[in-house]
Amino acid sequence: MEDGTSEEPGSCAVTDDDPFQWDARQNCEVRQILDRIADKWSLLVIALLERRTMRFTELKKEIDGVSQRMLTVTLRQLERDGLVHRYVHATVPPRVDYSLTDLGCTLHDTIKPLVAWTETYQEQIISARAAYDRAVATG
Amino acid sequence: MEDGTSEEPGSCAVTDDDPFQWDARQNCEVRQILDRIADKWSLLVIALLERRTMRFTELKKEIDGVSQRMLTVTLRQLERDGLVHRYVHATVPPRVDYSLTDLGCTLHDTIKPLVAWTETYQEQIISARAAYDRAVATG
DNA sequence: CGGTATCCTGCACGATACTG
DNA sequence: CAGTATCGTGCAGGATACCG
Repeated sequence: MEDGTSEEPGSCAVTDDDPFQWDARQNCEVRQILDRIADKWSLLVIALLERRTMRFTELKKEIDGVSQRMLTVTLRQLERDGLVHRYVHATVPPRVDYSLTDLGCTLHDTIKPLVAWTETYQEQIISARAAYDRAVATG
Repeated sequence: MEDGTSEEPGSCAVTDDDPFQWDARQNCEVRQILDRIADKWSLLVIALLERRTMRFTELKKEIDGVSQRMLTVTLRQLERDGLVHRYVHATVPPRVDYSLTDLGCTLHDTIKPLVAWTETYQEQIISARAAYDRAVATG
């Protein structure tokens, strides 16, 4: 496995007088977890699994563009973090079902507003970009 | 500038009968925006600027670990997306102030619960990882 | 079917040097 | 001070091949 799994026990004690002290530290647990959430595929997997249990191949087909390798890696990370449950049926050919854990569900609920925000303001962002690009082009 | 600025007008029309149709598409605006949010430094910059206007050097000092280049790139992206405002004082030596736009503020408000979630469940995630690693080691 | 193991490549990013 | 421009490189991640 290539994944360095760099862990360094949380060097982030968070002096709690400031709720955003987290931002300045590296190897902060919060940052590690946000990185997972930030991951290109994780969100998609979580969103899909929130609806129903899915098999590996179903996920792969649904998340068009993901390589088999990256889907595997993503699912392993999510499983390791306790966000996704993996059930291997003892059949042949093998069948593996993935589903969200309770923790994964709470995360999904937390993410929903973020997706909603994005949908609400995407037009605004697009026009902001256009305006910026125009300004730059003009000089 | 190295940044490809790959734009492709939103090939994501989002058939709205399914709020999570967004997940399957690439070059979806939602995904592009999430990628920005997901960015390693963007969140930190937004969190810092939500508190007060800051100068370039202040940000650089505060976000320990960021290179000058990456801070510049990050700020430019955020400015282009209309999340951050950049004000250049006509003085010498130059002085540049960064602050959140209204849009940036709404984004920060939306992100807060996510950070809170992370802080709430980080212990649970850490122990989930430990359990997973133990299981793997055991075989 | 649901993975691993291996190789290879692009580009994200750091380091460094220069500038208005 | 607040950037740009240029070069070098590590590693994330795709492509491919093989396996229980």
